[in-house]
Amino acid sequence: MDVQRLLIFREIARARSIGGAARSLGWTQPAVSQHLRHLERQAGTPLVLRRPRGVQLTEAGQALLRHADAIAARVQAATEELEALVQLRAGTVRLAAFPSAGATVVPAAMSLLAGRHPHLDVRLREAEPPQALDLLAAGDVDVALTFAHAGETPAGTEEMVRVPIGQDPLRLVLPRSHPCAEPADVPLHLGELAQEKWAGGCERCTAHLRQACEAAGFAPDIRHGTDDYVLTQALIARGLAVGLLPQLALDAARDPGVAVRPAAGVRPRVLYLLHHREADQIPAVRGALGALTDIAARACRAEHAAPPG
Amino acid sequence: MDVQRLLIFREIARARSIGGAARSLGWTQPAVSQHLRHLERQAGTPLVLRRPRGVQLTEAGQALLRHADAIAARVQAATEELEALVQLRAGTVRLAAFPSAGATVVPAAMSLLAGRHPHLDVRLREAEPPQALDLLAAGDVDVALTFAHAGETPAGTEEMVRVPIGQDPLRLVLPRSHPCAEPADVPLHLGELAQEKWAGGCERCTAHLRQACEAAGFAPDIRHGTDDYVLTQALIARGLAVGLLPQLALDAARDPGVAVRPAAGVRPRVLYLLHHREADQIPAVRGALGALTDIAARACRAEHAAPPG
DNA sequence: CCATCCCATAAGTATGACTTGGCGGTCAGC
DNA sequence: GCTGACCGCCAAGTCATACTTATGGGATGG
Repeated sequence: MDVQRLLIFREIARARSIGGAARSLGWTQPAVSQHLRHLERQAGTPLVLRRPRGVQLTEAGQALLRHADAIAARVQAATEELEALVQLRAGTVRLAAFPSAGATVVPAAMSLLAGRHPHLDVRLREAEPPQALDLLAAGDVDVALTFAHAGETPAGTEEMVRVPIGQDPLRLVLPRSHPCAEPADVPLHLGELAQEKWAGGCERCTAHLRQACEAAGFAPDIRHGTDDYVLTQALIARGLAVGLLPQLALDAARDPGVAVRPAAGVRPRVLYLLHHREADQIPAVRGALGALTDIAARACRAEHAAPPG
Repeated sequence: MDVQRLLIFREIARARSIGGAARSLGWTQPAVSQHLRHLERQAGTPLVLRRPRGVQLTEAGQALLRHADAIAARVQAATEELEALVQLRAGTVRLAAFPSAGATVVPAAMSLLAGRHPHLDVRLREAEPPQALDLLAAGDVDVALTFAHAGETPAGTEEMVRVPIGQDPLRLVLPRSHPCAEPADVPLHLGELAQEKWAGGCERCTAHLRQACEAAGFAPDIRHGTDDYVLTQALIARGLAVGLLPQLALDAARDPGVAVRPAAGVRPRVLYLLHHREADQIPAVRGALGALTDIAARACRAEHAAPPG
């Protein structure tokens, strides 16, 4: 059964005449007449009686009209629902972010997004980059915020789009009482901490630390390993270690007992947004990507503005 | 929104791939691909993500699928309902019949029809031919069983089809004790009852009676007028009048106190089925017409068989 | 690394959808 | 009783569009 014709039939029933329906539809009378004929042939029974002043529905026509009305209502509902999704008056976007971003950039972006589109349902899931990638591949999230240390080949299949949105410099974190704790603005070479005990971060961060130290000519004595940046700072504050932490982790939570200095010669890690190649055409995803890049750009400007200020 | 494409999209969702949907539909892959493209363009958002192993529905796609499922269900229901109407497993047919037929031919036809199509809803409304015509014109009944006396121009607009289905001879009805009551099989001339008091039937029947008597050379003394053939016979049985009644009225109810003789020179009235020109294409109507003509034919055969028997 | 399985694109064809033009029938009003 | 208005059907022509064929690119898996 041709559903399009059903809606034409509905117009015939409304106008109570074939010519009237044609006028409503902006067609000529024979066009509508032919549609009706096809419909009746398929139905196997007349749907209307042709009478001098127009048409009158038969029992079958009345039955069909009820269904046509229901179908038209559904089509209308579908149109409205899609419209809402396109205009971001509805919809969901699911984000995955690594912990330190989840505590800083992402909430800011979500807040911005909520202001722009109050009815958008934004959901955050914390995940380290490898797991975030899995979530993305499985379709469990729409956008993943990940990072890659300098020198690492950024993960992600060819299926995905990788959008760099900013850099996150790494800082050397020491106990306040440490001889190298000052001056805070002057970069410190890793090598000066060659004899210290170290605290590493997540697996990839620890690997990166090892690699950076190697480049500086020593093998670090890594005693602790945790991706909890609060715990890491607590260890450092008590003089149990030193560490190399990303600025974002320090922004998220700063232990008053630690001192921070730029790490000379250590290139910042790069933040990436990952999504399916076509996903940025989805309104909700596009909105989320926009908010995230806006927040990242804002942070970037602040960073650039900071040194002069 | 093109509804047909919605059902194609439904197939894509079911197959979880465009090519798979194409195979299900017996088409080539680009055909389905193009439909999806059009649908997405109209929707203003991607409905699926193209992934290496097939496609994955976006939020908008999932929403649309729900509506598409509902629409498909409605289409299915409509198809089934029409099918039932065509096969006479459902449906209604509304009849109008004049009283004496309503008590004889029509019940027989309805019984026959009920045997053939037990689920058909047949409704009878009693109406004299003029009113039956109005009902038919107003669309309140589908078939009208009417009659025309010989010489009358059968009523009905050009819009209608008139199907003669049989004749109903008129009989002279007398009190049993009347000198002319015998012999029952021999036709009696109206003129022999010129001096009697008469009982007329309905308006048109009374007019016909007057006309028939005029043709026989006298003006009848019509004392009573009722379309109730039971009442008329009661009057006659008590010797209060004589009458000219159609055979059908006598078949419907025969007062034991009356005698009946063929009326010489009075041509029978003709029974007609009336319906809209296209109405006989409607299965329920076609069924009813069939049953009515079958019964009429059967009655006709019985009549022809009677004289020899 | 090649074979396979997805899908997209481009161009060609053919079905069928809508228009034009013409006709018959019914009804209302002069 | 005839004429004009309305409503519908039919036939033929044109054009849109819905498919096909052919081709190519990206991802996956032996």
